[in-house]
Amino acid sequence: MMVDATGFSAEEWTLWRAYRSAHGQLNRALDRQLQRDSGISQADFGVLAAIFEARDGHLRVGQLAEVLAWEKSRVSHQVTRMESRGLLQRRDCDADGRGSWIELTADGRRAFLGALRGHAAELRRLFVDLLSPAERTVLLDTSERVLEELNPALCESEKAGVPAPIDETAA
Amino acid sequence: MMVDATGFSAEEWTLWRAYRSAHGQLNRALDRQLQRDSGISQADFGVLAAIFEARDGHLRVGQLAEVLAWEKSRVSHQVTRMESRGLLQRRDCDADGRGSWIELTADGRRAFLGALRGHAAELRRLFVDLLSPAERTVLLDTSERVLEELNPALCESEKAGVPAPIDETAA
DNA sequence: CAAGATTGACGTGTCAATCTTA
DNA sequence: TAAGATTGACACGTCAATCTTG
Repeated sequence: MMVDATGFSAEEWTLWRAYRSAHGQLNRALDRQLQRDSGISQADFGVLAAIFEARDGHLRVGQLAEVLAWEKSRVSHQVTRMESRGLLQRRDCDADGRGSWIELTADGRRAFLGALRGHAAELRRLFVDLLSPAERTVLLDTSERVLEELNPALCESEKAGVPAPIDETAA
Repeated sequence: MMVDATGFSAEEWTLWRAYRSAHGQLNRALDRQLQRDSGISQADFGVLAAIFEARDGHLRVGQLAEVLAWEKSRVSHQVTRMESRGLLQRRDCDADGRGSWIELTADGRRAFLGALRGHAAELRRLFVDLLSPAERTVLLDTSERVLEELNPALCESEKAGVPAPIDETAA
């Protein structure tokens, strides 16, 4: 096996390039599908889904950041953009004067439900359906291992509650 | 197995979320390391590496786009930014008056070689070393399958030439 | 002061339109 | 007209600084 000055073999570089490229192109394809069919991005979809699934119909910025594994400032910018498009609205938080609740507007709920089927189908076509059960297990295991290495504390706490599947009838 | 209105099981959503999250956080960690230690981004690194490995020391915008699997306009913006920082320079292309060659400056070459070891080490620590040989095979296979599904034509042609490992002594 | 959240500046990525040369 | 490439507008994401309330 050839080894260069970095200690990486050709196979290892190839693996990294393929992994990166696949994820990048998959994301682009999914964004195009969502934008074309529903006028929203994957970022929008993730936020809409998180709030849709929230028990009380609203989330704090910090909660959203935790659920999505985003920085708070990223959430704030995203919410501002979505609010300006009428998908969300901020509302004063009763218990804590520092924060606000983010909740869906009627348009936001419609956008999410309208996008759900098409997005899931595309995700199936371009990713899930291409994997065998054994491969899915490997992808899940390795993903969790990477996350664990990046942030040990966070992953421990996540083991507790796995989010329930989306129930469209809850609309 | 529970199935919701999208036809996805909880396991499938979890897989997708973990896969996305792992890749996203891994990218952020690698960007932070590169920025901190060498003042460049992963995008910069990819461009520098591609030109460094080029046989004649320069590439056309279109070639760069093909190697990196980027859109041409993305390459153009990136090259403009890197040129303004003194890492690259555009030069008139002899054979074709429409295009230009992109080549490294001395600073660009230095930046690439200076970043190489640290970046590879971080990539090893956060990704490659976490995977068993069998898992690496699965990740490579599935990545290539996804790419194939997204763009059948492109992948056929890529089977021909796998890039050689980086030889630092070529500096 | 700590924590929740927002803001501004800047780098990044996409799309559509445009410019120039083959 | 096609192809190679650039540009401008805009969405996205990060970091550091800031504002407000606990």
